[in-house]
Amino acid sequence: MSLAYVILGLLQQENRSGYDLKISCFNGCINHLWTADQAQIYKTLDKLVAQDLITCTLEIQHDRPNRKVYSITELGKAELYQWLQSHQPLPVVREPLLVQLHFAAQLPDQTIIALLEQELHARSEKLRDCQAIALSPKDIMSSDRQQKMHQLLVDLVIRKEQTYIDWLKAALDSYRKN
Amino acid sequence: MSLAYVILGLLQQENRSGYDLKISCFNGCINHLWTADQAQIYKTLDKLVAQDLITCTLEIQHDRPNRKVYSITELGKAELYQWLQSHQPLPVVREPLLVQLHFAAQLPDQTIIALLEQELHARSEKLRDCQAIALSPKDIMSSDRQQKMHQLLVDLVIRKEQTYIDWLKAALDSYRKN
DNA sequence: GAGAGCATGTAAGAGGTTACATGATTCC
DNA sequence: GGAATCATGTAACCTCTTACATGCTCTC
Repeated sequence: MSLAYVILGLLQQENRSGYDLKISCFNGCINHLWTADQAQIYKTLDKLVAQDLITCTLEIQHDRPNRKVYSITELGKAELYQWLQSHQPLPVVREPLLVQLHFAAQLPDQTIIALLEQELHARSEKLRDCQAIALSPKDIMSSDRQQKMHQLLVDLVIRKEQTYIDWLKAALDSYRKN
Repeated sequence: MSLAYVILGLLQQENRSGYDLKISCFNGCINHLWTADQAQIYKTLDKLVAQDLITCTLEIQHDRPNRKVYSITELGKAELYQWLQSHQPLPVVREPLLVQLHFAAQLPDQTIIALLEQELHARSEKLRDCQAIALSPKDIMSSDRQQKMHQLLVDLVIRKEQTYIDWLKAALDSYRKN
């Protein structure tokens, strides 16, 4: 379960509450690497506490609801560093569009073209989002190494979208010629 | 749930049992589009019967276990064709490697290089598998349209792997230079 | 007064994986 | 005798999503 390691990684940077994780991490940059919703974050935090990988401190607040602030333990750090160096199996990718195209092969060209066009539109939007991230101002707090890695990761995501878009355009061309 | 539609698509080609689906479909070409294990196939078949999208006929065999052969209903076909034309949201991709790299940024170069090399190895193997499929003999039974689509889909998968590999090599270069 | 922000959580369900169970036949 | 093939299924579990519930404060 990689989400557990994402959370360990985030807590190793800084102590945080479940709410912090959701709002300041999983709504930001990390969300492009690993999406997680609130329900699952809270559940995973409980699990990590049970495994002694993190600890929880209740922070009493008077004008706001109390917070449960989590910090990583030595055991948690060891677990994290070990995972960071272990080779993970290639993720399984399931793309509804490819299934649709496979079975739509015998349907009229117009159907196939419509599917491809819709996908092209969605992917183009996503590419614009990624390019916006690439150009967004850099976090002054982060190290050179961190910034270099960030650039590298954004570059991959952009390359992937660009490849998909190129393919969609080529596919559209070949169906429009008929 | 796209698996239901994959099964509808396969049953629309030909009547099949759960076992047929697992062995002759989800171990073959379809597996590259949508993996599914046996337990889930049986569960989904039950669900589709309950929804009147497919029907089941028991085929008595004497030297072998009986088979439950499923066929698609008119309702099922209607449901399938509608789905085939509907735009599906972009799938969420979660890549452990990218999370690892993100948090490994402050670790020694050697760690990062090792991760990239392992991934490069795995991706290169996958690319070879895909290229083998592209070159494998064509199914004489399938139509020209079907073959064209097949080529297009294989082409996408190859392009995606190639993009990933190019990126891995560039990333490796930039870390090895230090 | 309405809505947004802060902060926690539960419940229910969809989708997917792993492992186990059964029992006949065929092949080495 | 042991393994593979045929053919069905169940049980337990993991991951993730959606929706709901609570209750206080601050701003418009």
